[in-house]
Amino acid sequence: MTEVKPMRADARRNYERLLEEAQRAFAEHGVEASLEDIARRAGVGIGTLYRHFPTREALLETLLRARFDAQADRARELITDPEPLAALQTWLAGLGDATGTFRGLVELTADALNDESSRLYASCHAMRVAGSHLVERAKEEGALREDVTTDELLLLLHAASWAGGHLPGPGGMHRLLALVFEGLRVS
Amino acid sequence: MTEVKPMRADARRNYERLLEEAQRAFAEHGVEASLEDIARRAGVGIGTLYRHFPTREALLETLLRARFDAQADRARELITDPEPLAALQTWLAGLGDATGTFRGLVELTADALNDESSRLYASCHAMRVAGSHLVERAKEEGALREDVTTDELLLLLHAASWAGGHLPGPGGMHRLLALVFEGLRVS
DNA sequence: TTAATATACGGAGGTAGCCTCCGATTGGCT
DNA sequence: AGCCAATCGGAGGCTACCTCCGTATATTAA
Repeated sequence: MTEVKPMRADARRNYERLLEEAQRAFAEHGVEASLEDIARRAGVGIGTLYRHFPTREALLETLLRARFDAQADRARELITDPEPLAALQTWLAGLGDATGTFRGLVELTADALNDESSRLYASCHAMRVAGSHLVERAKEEGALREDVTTDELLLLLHAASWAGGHLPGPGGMHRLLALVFEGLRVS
Repeated sequence: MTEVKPMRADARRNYERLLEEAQRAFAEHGVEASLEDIARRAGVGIGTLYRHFPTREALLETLLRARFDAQADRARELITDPEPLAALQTWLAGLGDATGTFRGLVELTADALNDESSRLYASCHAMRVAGSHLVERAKEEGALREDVTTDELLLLLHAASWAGGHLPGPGGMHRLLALVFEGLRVS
């Protein structure tokens, strides 16, 4: 079924060099980093880059999949936390940190969450499911409004992360996320 | 002091044609719309566009200034509203609707709010001040947390607007803004 | 009306990035 | 060693950005 021919040695070498340089470039210039530049630095022709990664999204998805899986694991750990609402907040904060690593990443993932045809959508599906269990538990414990959905919370998190990226100092996302969880009103 | 020589007739004509087409193009393609396309549709050379508006931001700023002023007026009206917190929320919602008119606009204005050297920063300063009076009043009435700043609220609003733009249907921004104001917890 | 001149126009041209296509190259197998 | 499928590389066509400067024209003065 899942027959995967091993890559030719030169192909595998180039594939890995490309991923290394892509990581560097995205971290430095954001998700809009020049693909030609990545190929150049990897010592590879632009055609080779496009053969391995037909789209920019494909390249990003390869870099990000491991992180999504890690977030899914994290959610599974937190499901036993004694404080369901705090656990949810902690998990969202971790996710927010992850989406803040490349400039522009948060836009990309927010879109991916609503586009089933996206490669990223599939690749973060497990994480989503694990997260929704955290949400359900918080509701069952009566700690979270019943009418809020997992998708809304994920989007709120993305919004906080986005906003944090448009604030001068660091920690903006955490502050905003806390505000949303604590509420704006005087209690 | 403020001597402004009247524009030559052809210059004024082109200036106005450019603004019309820019409005069309930004509404249709978002703030990244092609400037060459705008010039083409205005029946004007690209050099003419750049002479009147040295940067994309200058063009946008000219289109947006009137809106900022309108939002400032709106804030001054709402300052007498009997419900200070609701008035604040209403005002923010109106602002959110305005930033949703062009794709990409919300990123631009959010950045402008933190960059004093930006033309947009200056052009929305009056609006900002008027808004901060709404915030102060809500705090004085004991309806809003003391430790939230106007800038944070503006950023939260921008975040809600941003997120609304990444949701399939309409009305996303209002729903998210309401969530933030009502709080996530069960009360 | 015409001439003079400041003002404004237009688009060629250099840069850069996207993506495709196909002739040249090379790894791996016999 | 020799073959061939797998892989490579980059030229080339496209679009967009922005600058520069020779050309055209609105305005003013004679």
